[in-house]
Amino acid sequence: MTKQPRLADVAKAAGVSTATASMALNDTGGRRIGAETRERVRAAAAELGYRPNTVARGLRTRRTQMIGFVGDDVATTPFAGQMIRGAHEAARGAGFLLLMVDTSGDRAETEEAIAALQERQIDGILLATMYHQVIEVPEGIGATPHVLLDARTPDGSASSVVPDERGGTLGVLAELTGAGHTRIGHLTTTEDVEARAIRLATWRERVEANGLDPADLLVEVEHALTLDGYEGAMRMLARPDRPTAVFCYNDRMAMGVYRAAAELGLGIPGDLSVVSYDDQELIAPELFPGLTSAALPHYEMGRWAVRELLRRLDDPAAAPVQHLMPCPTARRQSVAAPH
Amino acid sequence: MTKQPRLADVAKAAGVSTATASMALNDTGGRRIGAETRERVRAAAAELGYRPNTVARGLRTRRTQMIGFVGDDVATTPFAGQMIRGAHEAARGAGFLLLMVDTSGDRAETEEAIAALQERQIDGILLATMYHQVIEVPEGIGATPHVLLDARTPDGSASSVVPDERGGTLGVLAELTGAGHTRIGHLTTTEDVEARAIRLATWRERVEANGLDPADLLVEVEHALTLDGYEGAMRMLARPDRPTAVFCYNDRMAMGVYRAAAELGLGIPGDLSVVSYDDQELIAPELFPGLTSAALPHYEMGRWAVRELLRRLDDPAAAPVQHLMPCPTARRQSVAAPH
DNA sequence: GCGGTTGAGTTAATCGATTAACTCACGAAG
DNA sequence: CTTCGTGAGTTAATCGATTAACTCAACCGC
Repeated sequence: MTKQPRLADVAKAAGVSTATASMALNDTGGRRIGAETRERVRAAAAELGYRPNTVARGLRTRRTQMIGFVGDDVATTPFAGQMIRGAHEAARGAGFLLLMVDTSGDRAETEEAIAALQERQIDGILLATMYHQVIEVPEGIGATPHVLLDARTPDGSASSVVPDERGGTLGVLAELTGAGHTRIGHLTTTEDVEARAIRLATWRERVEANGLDPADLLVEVEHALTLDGYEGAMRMLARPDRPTAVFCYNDRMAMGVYRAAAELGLGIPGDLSVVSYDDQELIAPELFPGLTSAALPHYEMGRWAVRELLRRLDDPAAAPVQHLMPCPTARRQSVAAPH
Repeated sequence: MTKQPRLADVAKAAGVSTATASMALNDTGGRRIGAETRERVRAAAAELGYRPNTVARGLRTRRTQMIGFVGDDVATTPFAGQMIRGAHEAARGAGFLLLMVDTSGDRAETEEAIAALQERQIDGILLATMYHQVIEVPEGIGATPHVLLDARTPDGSASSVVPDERGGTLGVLAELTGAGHTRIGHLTTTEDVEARAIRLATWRERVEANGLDPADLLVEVEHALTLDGYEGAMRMLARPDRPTAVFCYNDRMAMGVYRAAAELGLGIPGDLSVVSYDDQELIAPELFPGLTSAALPHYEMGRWAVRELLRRLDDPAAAPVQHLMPCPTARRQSVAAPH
């Protein structure tokens, strides 16, 4: 087991110059390499188990085949995984690898992360947030090609992909109206995030279209957590004119609704239909009965973002694109006709 | 906005050679650089906003300050995040970045991943599995320093860190015995994984120490999922001589136990105490009442693995270390005295 | 006054690829 | 018979750092 073979070793073994070896292996230099020579070089490389040193190559070509993935709190959210997996698969398919930096969302830390990535000459950067947000692109990014993931800029100056919250909301609401519900309540949070605003607005629009007053059907709680969801649901369901169905801001809140319904002796979906958003792996399918929920397409967004980034690497002048990724409805057993 | 400044630009601005500039900035070369010169170089670098090109540096020093993180199914498991975060933080603190590859556990794919990382001259590799396993180190790793994360080799030939399953099990069992329970059931799976074997053996030992027959108190189901857990729990709890407490292989199965208890009209913890393993963020604290569970120390294992890897980078001849990471008990409300 | 040491740099080689510019032989065109 | 183009390579510069080896002056002790 000696040292890793270098290109020079391959060239020597094949009896050619390193220039020829390089061109033969990379299929560059047009028609300058004879077919027989090319084969000889290839054979020598295979024989020696040659693997190019991409650091040396990167120095010359200014391309490292690495993409920086900057995420705020990559780790602590259960969504991150699918986003990373989607990005990773698309990248790997094109010969790229992901250099990850987790930042806890802090501005200075994000700038530092970008600088650290740029030092390593990454070819482009994915800026991911773990919840659909509107953000400003950090200054330090300079001319580095970048794409926003689960976030967008206020002015559409950068390519970005976010979930189609409106479409997803319409999808789960259609499950309810399709089953015959009109008195559809909404349980949401007061947190100021993009996702919450769109889901709320879309629900309101739907309820008004049914000729009902949203104010009678809306409950807002502080946090989008199980406990808050439980308390909110108790408030909403205790009233005699309670809605026949509830659309929850997210699955965790829906979990609270399930508990409240159980305590109030309301069967799901018999006495109350429930739909929600996020389709979290550990919640929606595990609840009983299974929760119908609009799925956040994290995997698909990750793939799209890398594809778009690769496109921008090929053509840095390409116009930025804002993409809305559909949120398909995961249909389960939490919806039935009202009685 | 011109090009990134190079070391040569800094040197010129400070009126010195690149050699001097390099030494001044890196504090290398011993006492050869005068204090005043050093300051002049530093000032010039700051002025120009100089950032070293780590690709060029890496070519020369054969160090890239990058660590490869190879994980099987990094994405699809909710644990991955904390492991990555722990590794990331330790790495970042030492000036390293993580180059991630997800492999779906396939052998050939893992070898390919390692090769792809080696091409990029990573300084070392973390081999992570998402469930505590015993694995063979892939051949291709050659002389690349490496540490196993949540996995270990059969022969202890590589450094590794895994959770102390025995300790964790003793911890949650102590919660039960401390509350006065002796008839403690165990609900587990038939899957052949390291974690399952240790948890089962430790429980068995404890039960036998109480003079009871484990066979009467054990229920095994096919998968470690909520539904299987529910069915297993129904079997265990339907019997008149049912245990007063149950230790579940993991949180998902415990979720099934909660449902079964509810259906059978058994209150937790009044009629039945429940403890479990994993302390999953979206389950254990969200169940009602909160589930007492032994926490898998993914964050700490990630940190430890990077630290150990850095140690091996400094001293490649260092003896491999096998580390057991404690699993602290997350105490919640699912345990009470039997009646 | 001479060899030796020290301090403060500089010069140039080096890491391992890619690629622009050059060479050289051969056949075809004019 | 020159000239030109073309196929098939080679030579050498280059990417941006690090670092071994060298220089050169000042000082020191004897």
